[in-house]
Amino acid sequence: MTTTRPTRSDALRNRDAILDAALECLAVDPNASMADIAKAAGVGRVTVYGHFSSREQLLESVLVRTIDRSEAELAELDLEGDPLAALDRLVRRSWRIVDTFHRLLGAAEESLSNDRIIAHHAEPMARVRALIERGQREGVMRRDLSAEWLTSCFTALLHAAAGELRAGRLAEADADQVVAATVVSLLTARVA
Amino acid sequence: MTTTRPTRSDALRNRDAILDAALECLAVDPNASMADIAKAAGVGRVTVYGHFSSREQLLESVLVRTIDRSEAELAELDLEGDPLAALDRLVRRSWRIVDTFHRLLGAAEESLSNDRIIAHHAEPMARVRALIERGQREGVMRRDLSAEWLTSCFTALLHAAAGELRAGRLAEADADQVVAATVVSLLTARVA
DNA sequence: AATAACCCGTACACCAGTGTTCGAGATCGG
DNA sequence: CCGATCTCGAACACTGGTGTACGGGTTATT
Repeated sequence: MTTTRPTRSDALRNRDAILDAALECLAVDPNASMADIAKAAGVGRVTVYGHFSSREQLLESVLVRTIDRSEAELAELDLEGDPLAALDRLVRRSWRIVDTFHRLLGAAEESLSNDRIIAHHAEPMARVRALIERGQREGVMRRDLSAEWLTSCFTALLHAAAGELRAGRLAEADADQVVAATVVSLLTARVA
Repeated sequence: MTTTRPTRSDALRNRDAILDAALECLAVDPNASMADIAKAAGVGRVTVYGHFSSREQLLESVLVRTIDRSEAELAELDLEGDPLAALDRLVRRSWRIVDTFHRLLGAAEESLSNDRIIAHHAEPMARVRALIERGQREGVMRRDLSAEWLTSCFTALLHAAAGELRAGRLAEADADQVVAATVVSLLTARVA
């Protein structure tokens, strides 16, 4: 009884399938039920509760996994050097994941006690804002609007792009280029 | 029995109070319950059902009233002449109401059978898009991005402004100026 | 002042989602 | 192949929201 068997492989596979399904379902409909998620994962509803004790904990697990992935994705990103080039890299690399994370957060909204999640929501935004402030100081980004507001515009445009992509009004191939061009041009615009 | 009394005045007042409360509640929380709305209106829950046979119909009534108000607000607006000046006028006049309407729509989402609502959702967007296309033709607005995408950016920025205002990160006094400047500069930006 | 219209609270039936329990059966791992 | 682990469906209690019914009390209108 001192030694315990390792978790069975099919259980691990199911756990992953549930997380995948949850991510997909919640991105479409923030109120997707446990039954919906279970069905999408090809698993019985009870099995879901076998892996996650509650809806809230499932949400949290999905969020944590998404955070981990996004950190891995962004870790290697270099934000030094020319602020505009850095912004371009940042946008292209992060706009999709930022949007899915945002949608997940919207789904969680009324629960959310995990500090790590809250922290890792604010942190990337702070990074963007710092980059914008640097761009302003170095004179390559506009100063007539506050860095705070410009940061908000930044995210708004990312989400708009993701929405247009989902709606099929923006072609997959163009998306990166379009969103980057839009954001950069907004931040460098000179008032007439 | 042929002549019927006119609706009592207090009933009309209550009906209005309910619509006001619904608008306010749903703007904050799209899932606000009938009980929440009734309480906010200072009225019993049953009274609400006396005026609106179902939640869905209440939603619809709120939407219709909002549409009427926004039409009245925008009717006198002149979109002719210099496209940039017209855009500036349009933004300043409409961004608040566009946002509340959008939030109401989000609350309704799963119901919505009324054609008039759907129509009056698409129509203002079409007007914006037409204005942008004219601006592009006349050479005062950028052509490197599609009018469709720029329209989407337009709305995204309006909603961002409304959100920042709600969050207290944007001062009431600055808001009009900021959102107009942002939108206009994005649409007139020249690619480097 | 009379009366119809309205408000209110309580109570109820109903539905959908959550989370739990149970036992039978499938499946992985040693 | 044996056993522990996992899955599954059905059933259940519980919660919160919706919509309805009723009866006593209030208020506007005539």
